[in-house]
Amino acid sequence: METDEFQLQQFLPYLLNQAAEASSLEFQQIYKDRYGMLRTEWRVLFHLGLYGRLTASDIGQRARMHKTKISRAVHRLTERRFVDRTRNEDDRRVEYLSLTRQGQTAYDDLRAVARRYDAALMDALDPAEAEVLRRALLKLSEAGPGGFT
Amino acid sequence: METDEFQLQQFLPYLLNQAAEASSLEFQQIYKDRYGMLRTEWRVLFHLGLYGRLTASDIGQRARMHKTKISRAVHRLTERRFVDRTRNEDDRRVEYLSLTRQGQTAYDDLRAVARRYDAALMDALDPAEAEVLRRALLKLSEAGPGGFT
DNA sequence: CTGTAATAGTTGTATTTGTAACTAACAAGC
DNA sequence: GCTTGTTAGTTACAAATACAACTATTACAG
Repeated sequence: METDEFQLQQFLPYLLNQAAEASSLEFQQIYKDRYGMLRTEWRVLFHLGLYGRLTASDIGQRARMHKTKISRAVHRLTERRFVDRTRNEDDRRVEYLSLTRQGQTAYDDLRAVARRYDAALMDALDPAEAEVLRRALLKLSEAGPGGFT
Repeated sequence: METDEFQLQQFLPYLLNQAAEASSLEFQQIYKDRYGMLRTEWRVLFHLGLYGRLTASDIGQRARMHKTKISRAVHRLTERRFVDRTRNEDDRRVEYLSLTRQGQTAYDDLRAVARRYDAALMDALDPAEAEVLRRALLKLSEAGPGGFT
């Protein structure tokens, strides 16, 4: 039997995108409804919640997010008083970002939702499977296939 | 030891998005460079290549893509002579879509690239891991966690 | 038939994103 | 000091996306 046929459902980039989209949908709805946040803003919020004070570049590196995306996300988050910016007086190019009390509250709330959400997603998988999945996804996140472009 | 701390790299929607983005990047570059296609257009092309003649709605269902996205993708693909449209005379609302010779050639080329690309991605994983990964991703693609929103 | 609802697909407009160019501040060589 | 280069972050403009409203056609109830 020939398994030569190409299958879209077997093509990893496609599969990953489908799974990512499906699994993000309802969570996205929650942070949008509760706090009017976009995906980029949610990410910035979580990075600050998890790691404390960071600069925009720090977040860019950790989240692999372009600096313009971050700039705009931070702009909206400060506008809505979720984030504070303080300039570093030793190097006036950089700004430290941190959560306001309101930002912290939103983060605490959403982190709790995220935990439950993640658990619910994992329910579809058995534990061993889930473990392998995470490891594989981490590997794939690191870099592309190499040898391409 | 407490494992209560929330980890962004453990949160499935985040992880999936990171992996999806990283693993799509170079492939995206290829269909963009060679054929000037966007992601939506690539998807339509592949659906027609794989399943033959389909309507826009068919593609929408299979790819879980909104009809406006498809409408615009098809528009651009017909403009560039990758796709032909023929109206169904029995129900003049529907249009059948199929690949032109040029579309078929592009599909053949990109399918071959996709095979190699997928293989290269899989090289980062061992075979058992890869198998579990695909199964898990298929499950996750089906639906969200349920019980949310 | 005729009026109402449903379906296929398109178009308009507001948001969001990507890319490149920009400003401001620091660094380093001379 | 003064040029040249680099880094942090912002802004401008073009491209892409989402969402709602739209046209055209068919279905179906009475």
